[in-house]
Amino acid sequence: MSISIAIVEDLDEVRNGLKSFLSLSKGFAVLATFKTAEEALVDIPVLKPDIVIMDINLPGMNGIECIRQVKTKVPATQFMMFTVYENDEKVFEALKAGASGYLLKNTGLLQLIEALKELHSGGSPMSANIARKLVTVFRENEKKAEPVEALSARENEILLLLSKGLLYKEIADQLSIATGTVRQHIHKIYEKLHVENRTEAINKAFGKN
Amino acid sequence: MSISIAIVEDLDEVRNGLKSFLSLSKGFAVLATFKTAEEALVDIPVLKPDIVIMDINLPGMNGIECIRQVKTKVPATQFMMFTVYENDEKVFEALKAGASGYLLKNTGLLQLIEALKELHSGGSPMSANIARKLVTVFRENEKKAEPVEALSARENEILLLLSKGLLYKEIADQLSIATGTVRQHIHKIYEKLHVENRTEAINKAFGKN
DNA sequence: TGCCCAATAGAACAAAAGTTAGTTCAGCCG
DNA sequence: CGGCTGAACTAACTTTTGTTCTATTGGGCA
Repeated sequence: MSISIAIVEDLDEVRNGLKSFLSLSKGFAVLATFKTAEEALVDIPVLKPDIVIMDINLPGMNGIECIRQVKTKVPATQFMMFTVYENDEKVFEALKAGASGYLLKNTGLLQLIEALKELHSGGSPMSANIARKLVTVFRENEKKAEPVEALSARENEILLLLSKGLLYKEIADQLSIATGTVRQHIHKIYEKLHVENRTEAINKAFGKN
Repeated sequence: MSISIAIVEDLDEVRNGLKSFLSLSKGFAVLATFKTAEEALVDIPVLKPDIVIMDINLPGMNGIECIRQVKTKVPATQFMMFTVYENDEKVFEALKAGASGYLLKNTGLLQLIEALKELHSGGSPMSANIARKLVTVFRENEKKAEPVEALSARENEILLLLSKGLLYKEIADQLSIATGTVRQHIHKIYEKLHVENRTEAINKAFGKN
């Protein structure tokens, strides 16, 4: 059973080249090729290919928007970005829209073949430069769950409970201290973080915005 | 100028195999190999290799902890995980600790060579299955910045201001409406989200836990 | 046209959050 | 040792939040 492919790419040369190459490759069948997102939008939901190879820069609607709209109709189809765009915004938008693989156009055809197989078996093949961007944002997001330096252990403990939306009374019960004590701790937390209420403290400590 | 490598791997067969292969490969120089994290901890800060190939499962200290400790001393050195572990926790811990590449041990040696070159030039080569995990958590984190379906436009607007820690009065001023109206909107927001206070609403709407 | 809903407003009240003040205790420093 | 500091604790008091009601306006829809 071969992997069925659709290609969305406006440049004749690239589109035809890909089609020829994949058609000759064992295990692949090119179901259709499209010059524009609008055409793809109509046919892909009917064809339901295993994989769509998608360019970003297209006349009219771009490839990312195309994925966003088509993905809901064919959730099983995997989207492989194949583009020259390497800037953060485009990359992240594409992944958010539903692309699972992301190769730059300088990728060799043999590597493309490998990547398509990996994509089809549930992986997310991507160029190393693209993966690095993901790693970077991942580290950014993660470091926001660590205890805050300036606060004492007790204060961090209370801040954590506070961030879950517990009442002073509930925090007090959980720690077996008086609610007055909780108040005091929280007051000191606000002081140290230079904020004036619960929400600001949580934003400051756990990073959002 | 060839890429200098250190290898940390307890299995003799794998360690020696890697060393032999890389030594023969053009453009690579193996500076040292280690059987344990403890040994690596001492020598890597001195050797400052371009790349460390790191196993996770080691006797004594594991490879992730080793990276965490060494990374601060040699920030320029890149760490390539090379392991059989594929479970989310290990993968994410490793990346957080400072690994930039992550290959599974079923990766071919030629692909390893390619990956090391990519790592050295600033990329994050990783097995497709590993990259998929990253894409998945990325999507999770991203979807938390979108307006909440069930709420009206006005309610979302107010929820956003609320999440910044503004007082009712400040929200009212900013929107040029009465504070009573703000109360009313917020009350309806809580109702729709099935929560009872500001913090719970924010957590529910913007995702954290 | 009549009905429903979102947005607006106000007011009274209860509950929770935030402020201020003060105690105890443990560790540090000269 | 005595004095100082910071963490943990408590309570009285003020401000903000959240609840409950009631009411008006304008838009969309059957």
